[in-house]
Amino acid sequence: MPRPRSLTDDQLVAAALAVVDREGLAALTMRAVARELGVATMGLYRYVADRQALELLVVDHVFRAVDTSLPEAGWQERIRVLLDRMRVAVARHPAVVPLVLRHRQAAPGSLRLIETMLSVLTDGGLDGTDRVLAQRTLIGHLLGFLQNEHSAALSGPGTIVMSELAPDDYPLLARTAADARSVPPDEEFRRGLDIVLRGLSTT
Amino acid sequence: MPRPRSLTDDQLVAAALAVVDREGLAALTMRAVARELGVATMGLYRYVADRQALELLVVDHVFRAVDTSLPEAGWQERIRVLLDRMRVAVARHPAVVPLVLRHRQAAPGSLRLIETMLSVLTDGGLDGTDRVLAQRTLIGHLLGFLQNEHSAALSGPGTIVMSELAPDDYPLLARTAADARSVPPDEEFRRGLDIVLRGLSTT
DNA sequence: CTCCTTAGGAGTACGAAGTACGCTTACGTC
DNA sequence: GACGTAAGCGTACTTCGTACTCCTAAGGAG
Repeated sequence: MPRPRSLTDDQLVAAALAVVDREGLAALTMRAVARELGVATMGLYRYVADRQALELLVVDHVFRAVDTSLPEAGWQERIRVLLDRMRVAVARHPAVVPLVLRHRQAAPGSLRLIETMLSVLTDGGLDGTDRVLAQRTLIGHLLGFLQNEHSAALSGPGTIVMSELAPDDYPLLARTAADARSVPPDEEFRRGLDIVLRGLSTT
Repeated sequence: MPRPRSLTDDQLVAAALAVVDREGLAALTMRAVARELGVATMGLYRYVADRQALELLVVDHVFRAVDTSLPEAGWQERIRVLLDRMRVAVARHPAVVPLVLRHRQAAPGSLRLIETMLSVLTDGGLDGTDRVLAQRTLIGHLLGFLQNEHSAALSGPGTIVMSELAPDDYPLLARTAADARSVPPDEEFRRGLDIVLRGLSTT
C-alpha cells in the first residue's frame, strides 16, 4: 500500500563492504555508507535501527555465504572443511574481522553454522559437555586465529619487529619470529586446526 | 631540574581501570579518566600521546601483573599454569578484553610472557615451525576463549536464548546450549586447553 | 634568596560521528 | 484521480578526541 522500500539488505551490505574494503573499518560510518548508496545520511535509519544493526547485517552476510553442504568423509575432515570455509569467508573482507568477533553471536547466519558443526561432532561420537567443549574449542580456535591474523599476522610487520628484538633479552622470541615469517596463513590455520582435532580424537 | 611529573603511569592505569570496571569500556574516555584523576581533560596529554597510548598502558599493566615463575613440573603443566594466570589476570577486569585483543602485540609486557611460553615449549622438545605453530595455537586458544567468554559466556544470556530456540530448526543447538549452561568459565578453559595440549603432545 | 628553565595545568574550540526530529514527497490502492 | 503511509532529506544536538594558547609553579644554580 505505501511506498515500497527502495534499498534491499543486500544493497546495504554491499555498500558497507565496499567502504570497508576500500578504506578500512574506521571509515565505516553511517555517513560514508549513505554516500556510497547515494542517499542522505539519515535515510539509512529507515533500514537499520542504528550502526550496530548495520554491522550485524554485514556479519550475518559473511556467515550466510558459507556453504554448509559437506563431503562424505570422516568427521575430522568435515570439520576441517567447514571451519576452513568460515576462515576463507572472513578472509575475503579482512577488515571486518573485529565486526565478526563482536557480532557473531547475534548473527542468525552463524546459528546455522554452529548447528552444522554440532551435527558433525555428534557424528563423531561426542555429546553432553564433551560436545559443548569441542564446539567451543573449535570456534575459539577460529576466533583466536582470526584475531591473531588480523592484528599480528605471522608474515606481517609485527613479526618482523619481533625478529629484530635484542636477542639477549628475548632469545627465543627473536628466533621464533624469524621462523614464523615463512608460515603462510592457510598453512598456519590448517596445522593449528590439526593440533586441536588431534586433541579431540585422543580422548 | 624542572618540575617533576605529578602523575605516574600506575596512577593513569588505576584511574582508567576504575572507570572501566565501574562503567564499562564504552565509558573509557579521556574526559572520564581525567575527571577520575581530578585533572583537566587535556592534562592527560602530558602523559600519553593519545587515547590509544592510554589503552596500551592499561593492557601492558594487565600483562605485567602475570607472574612468570613456573613450578617444577612437566612442560604441559607449566603451560597450563602460565596460560591460566593470563586468563585470570584478564578476568580481573572483564571489560578490558577488547583492549587486550587490540593491543596485545604492542604491549611490551606481553613479550615477556611469550618468551616464557617459548622456553617451556622448547623444553618440551619443540622447535622450528612446530614451535611457532604451538605458540600461536596456544595464544590463539587463549584469545578465542577470552573473546568467547566476553561476548558469549556459556553461562550467559546468549546461551539461554539459544537453548530456547525452536528445537525443530536447531535441534542440536538448543540441546547443546542447555548442556552448556552448567559449564563454568574456569572449567571450560581448563578442559579446552587440555584438548589443545593433548593435540600438541601426540605429534 | 632569587631567578630562570621547563613542565604542569586549565580553558577554548574545532572536526567527526551517531542520531533525534520534523517536513516534504512519491508510491499503491480505492 | 485522491488519499494515506512510509520513504527520503535536512537540520541540529551531543559526545568524543584532540590542537592551541596562556598562565603557573617547581626546583636547581648562582
